[in-house]
Amino acid sequence: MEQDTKEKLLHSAIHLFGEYGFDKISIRQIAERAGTNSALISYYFGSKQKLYELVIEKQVSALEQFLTPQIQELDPREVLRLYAVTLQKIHQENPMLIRFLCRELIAPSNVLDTFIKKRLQFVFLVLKSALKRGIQQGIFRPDINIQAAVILWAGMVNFYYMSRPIHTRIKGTNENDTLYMQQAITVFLTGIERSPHS
Amino acid sequence: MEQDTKEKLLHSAIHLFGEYGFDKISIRQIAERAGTNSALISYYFGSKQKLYELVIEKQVSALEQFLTPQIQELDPREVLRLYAVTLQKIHQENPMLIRFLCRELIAPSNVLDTFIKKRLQFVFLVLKSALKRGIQQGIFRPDINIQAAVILWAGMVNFYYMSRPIHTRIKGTNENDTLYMQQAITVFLTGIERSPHS
DNA sequence: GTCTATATTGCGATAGAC
DNA sequence: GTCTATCGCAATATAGAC
Repeated sequence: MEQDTKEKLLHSAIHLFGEYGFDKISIRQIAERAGTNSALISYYFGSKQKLYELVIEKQVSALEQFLTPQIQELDPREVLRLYAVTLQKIHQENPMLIRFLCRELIAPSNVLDTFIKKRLQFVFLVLKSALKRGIQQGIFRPDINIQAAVILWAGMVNFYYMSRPIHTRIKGTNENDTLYMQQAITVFLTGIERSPHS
Repeated sequence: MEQDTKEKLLHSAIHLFGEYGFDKISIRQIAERAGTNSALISYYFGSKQKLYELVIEKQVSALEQFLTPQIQELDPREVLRLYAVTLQKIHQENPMLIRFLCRELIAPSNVLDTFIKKRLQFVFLVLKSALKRGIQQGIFRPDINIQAAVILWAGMVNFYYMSRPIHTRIKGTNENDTLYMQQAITVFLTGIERSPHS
């Protein structure tokens, strides 16, 4: 029951920071949920701020699952599909992640500038290069704007998870997620593919 | 210079709450930016919380521009197009709105439950009914899930504005916005339309 | 490693002068 | 209508006992 306390504090922080944000949560609340006291947050993590930065880092690093080694060589359609299904899996395993991402998106903190940006930018680049290849190979329409299309795709995939807290939180999860992601893939691919008759 | 002070406080609050959120901003900061002192916030608005609620109400009410009287009778494609171009105009006129919406989306406050939800729900319903009519009229593919398609469309349109703070804030505005919205309309409509060959 | 107690700071709200 | 001064509270961080 020694190192275990640190882990409990971390998980309590993920839950509470995720649900309510950094400012609404006190170190006492985090400690209470972890079944200990607030002094241990300074002891283990240095400060409330440092704990938050660690939480962000842990959460956002989950996004790297998408960046498999061979991703740059896959069929462009497969890259887009992979983005959707991987994010479905990531958000399922890390239900608080979308909230952290959303907060950092609208009010980038210093934490973001240091390392989140790099991670997001790389994901962004991989999607861009997939679209570029798709156009070159004649799979996608040549008149689409690549930059805009990437944001379009990211929006389709991520907005669903953003809007979930506003829906009833009781609703069953996986089936809806899968249906939504499948439809996103169908609609987006149909929308950007070079149509067979032209 | 009397009623003017109240207005200055309100605009200061919109800017600061929008940029940094409710908790990160003190009434002293709002007063300072308005060139007055914090006691006037209680005097004019009752409390910091009440001021925030007023700001939210003012900001979110801008969304009603979309709900023109004849919207339910327009061509379904036109309704979707109108949603995109109206939101472009709204976000241009209210650059902080997307931040308030985003925060309320991931952490719905009591303010939201009272009246935001109703407004958002109505917009949601209008889009749903447009898609339903589109399918009935044979314009859209019959196999799309309406609920999912609405979120898809809202995501495409709104995510762009959400991701703007992370891009350089210097970038020129209007041209990119228009290009993005046009492409969103093209891709989504192509994606959900019943293709001429089947 | 974990606790209690506390020093210190900054907040929102208000009383009261003008 | 606007200001200064201040009360009361809750927060983080830390000192020190065990």
